[in-house]
Amino acid sequence: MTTSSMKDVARAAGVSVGTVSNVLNRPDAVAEETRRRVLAAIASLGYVRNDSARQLRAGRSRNVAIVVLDVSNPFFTDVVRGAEPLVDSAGGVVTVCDSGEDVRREQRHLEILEEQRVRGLLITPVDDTSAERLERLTAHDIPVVLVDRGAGLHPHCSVAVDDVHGGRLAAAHLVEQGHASVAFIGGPLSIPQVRDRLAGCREVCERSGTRLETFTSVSLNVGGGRQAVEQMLRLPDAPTAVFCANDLVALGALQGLTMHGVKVPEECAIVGYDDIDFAAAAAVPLSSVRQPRAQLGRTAAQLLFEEIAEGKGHTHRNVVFQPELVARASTAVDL
Amino acid sequence: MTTSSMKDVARAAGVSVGTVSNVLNRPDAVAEETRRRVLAAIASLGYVRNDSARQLRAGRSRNVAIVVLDVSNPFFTDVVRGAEPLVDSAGGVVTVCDSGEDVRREQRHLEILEEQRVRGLLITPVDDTSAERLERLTAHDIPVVLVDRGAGLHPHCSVAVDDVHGGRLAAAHLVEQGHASVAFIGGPLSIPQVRDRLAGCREVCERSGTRLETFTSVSLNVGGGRQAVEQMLRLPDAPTAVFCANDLVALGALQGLTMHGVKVPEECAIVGYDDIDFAAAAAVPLSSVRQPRAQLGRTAAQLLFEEIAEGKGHTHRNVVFQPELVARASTAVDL
DNA sequence: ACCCCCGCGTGAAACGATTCAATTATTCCG
DNA sequence: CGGAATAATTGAATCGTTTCACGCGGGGGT
Repeated sequence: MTTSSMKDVARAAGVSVGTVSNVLNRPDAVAEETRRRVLAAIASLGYVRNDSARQLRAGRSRNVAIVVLDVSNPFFTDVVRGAEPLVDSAGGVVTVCDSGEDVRREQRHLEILEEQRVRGLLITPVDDTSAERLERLTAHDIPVVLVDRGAGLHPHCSVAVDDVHGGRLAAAHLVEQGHASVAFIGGPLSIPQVRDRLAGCREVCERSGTRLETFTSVSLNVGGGRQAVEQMLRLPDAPTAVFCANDLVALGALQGLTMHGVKVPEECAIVGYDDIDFAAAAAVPLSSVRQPRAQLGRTAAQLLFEEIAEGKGHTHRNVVFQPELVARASTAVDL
Repeated sequence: MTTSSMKDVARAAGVSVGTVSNVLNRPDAVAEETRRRVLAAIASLGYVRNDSARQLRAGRSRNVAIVVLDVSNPFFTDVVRGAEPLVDSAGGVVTVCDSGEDVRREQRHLEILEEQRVRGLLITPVDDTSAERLERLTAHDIPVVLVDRGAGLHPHCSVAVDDVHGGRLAAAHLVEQGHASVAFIGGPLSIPQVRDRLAGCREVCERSGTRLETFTSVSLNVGGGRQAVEQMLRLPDAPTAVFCANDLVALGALQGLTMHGVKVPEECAIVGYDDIDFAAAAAVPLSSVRQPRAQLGRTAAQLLFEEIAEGKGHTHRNVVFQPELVARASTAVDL
């Protein structure tokens, strides 16, 4: 009634458990007639394999986890969707974990995932402090691939987009349109991506003698953007252009500006980052720095499986993609 | 080096495995000094509990799964975020699965989840045919709570929003604004929510003598909406208002109309469904039927834990929320 | 006739934690 | 000071698989 085990199946089919296991795992090692009987027993008992027992024996699970900064950010769901098919066809299952940009939550997830002996881990770390926690996994033979973050000195494969360059693209675009002062909105600065995008932006601003103000948002989402822009508007001479660390923040900034009657792009231009699908559909279609989202996920999964396959003799690879500026109405100087 | 087990810890600390287990699970049953020694051994060996073994013994895992139709739809991520804190504080972990509106993928997930002996399941079923597959889980003592779907005759708790009424609200709003013909865009019709929203819409249209055309989209996303609207525009006298089965479709419809130079709302009004955050931020802010997304998730998790706690003597509850129309520019007749 | 191999099956030993009855050491009380 | 209650620890059984060395009977080759 409740749950039946292999033993029950074996009894019902009049064979040993070893044979039942064989029916499930190497069907051709067992005679036609026997197999039939066993399968019938399985069906009639409603037997379902117990994965815990399997995993215990195997020493590891078939799950691959992906830890993202924010599941409700379409950027990350696109990355996940990029990775899924690969994991899937490798017979794995994807577990999505949301760290919510919070180191403690990230840490908790890592602990649980390690207890679960996941087969591998794709992660966008919250922080630079995540590194040592990740090495612990690596030391325990759980391959880790960094997503949207270069590996630097750390012993992992990684898939990243050149964020410094992305920052440059955004800033250059704004400077080119004649803006004499630019605001950067994003935060917290502990997030590496934010720092890099800012760095690229700063580089261009300094070189071109453009004033740069930075406004730190609490979080990389719509609320954060709205709030930071409020702060900006309190300034006597607010910048005429903002570069936001991601599209959610940009959308929030757009809302904030509109609420205060500031016209976009006429009185204030906006560039976002990620080019999520919603960016193009926004009230004022957003210019944005595009990242190959799905490909990021796909490649990450690929690197993970390579590492799994190659085992000990594996050398880490760090793949870097180049971002691309997509100009839309939110920075259109004419029309 | 690789992975150490309780036995290793026990040896290192000079105690039995039973004691190590006690240190982990009922610390006060073990003497101060011993505990210290064991903890030291754990730390120095880098010991990590093996969850498979735990689960095997316990007979079930501590994971709660949630199966959604589309992870990249913010509606669902909001539902997930609503459920997460509760599961979390109950010591569980959430596994998010994406069925992609596909029965076979859903089925695959269910099989895997059952093998994993998840503690419980929140699911938005793809289809009416999902029902019997779900009863299998219930029969195996895995509580199931239906999300965004009434339970009807099925032996589950459920959390739903009155979709028929939502359909009525949308249609009534459009009719009230004087539209003489309305298009419904959504699909596939095998998805119950789509059918219900259409039913409510149809009811109001018939009562008010409004012409109703329905356009079936392949999928409930932006692409589906864009495509369906193309089809609509080929009609000699296309409707002057569309009601979309969700906001993604509505956003797609908006894009499609704009691309064909149809002005929204002047030449064609749009009402969406879900009121995701992006709806308000769209090129033309979308009128939409709001659902209490986070609360849906929260309540679902609550029901699940009630069922787990009450065990055999549990009676199923079916909670229904009422949707609410949010009118924005996409249906604004004046201004 | 002998041996070996092959195809099918068997049974028991892992895997790593939890649990509980049994054991030993300690303290308390009359 | 004996005996009982209390505290701390042990060891073995158990969960459900997978795996592997081994048995057994029947051909085929020489």
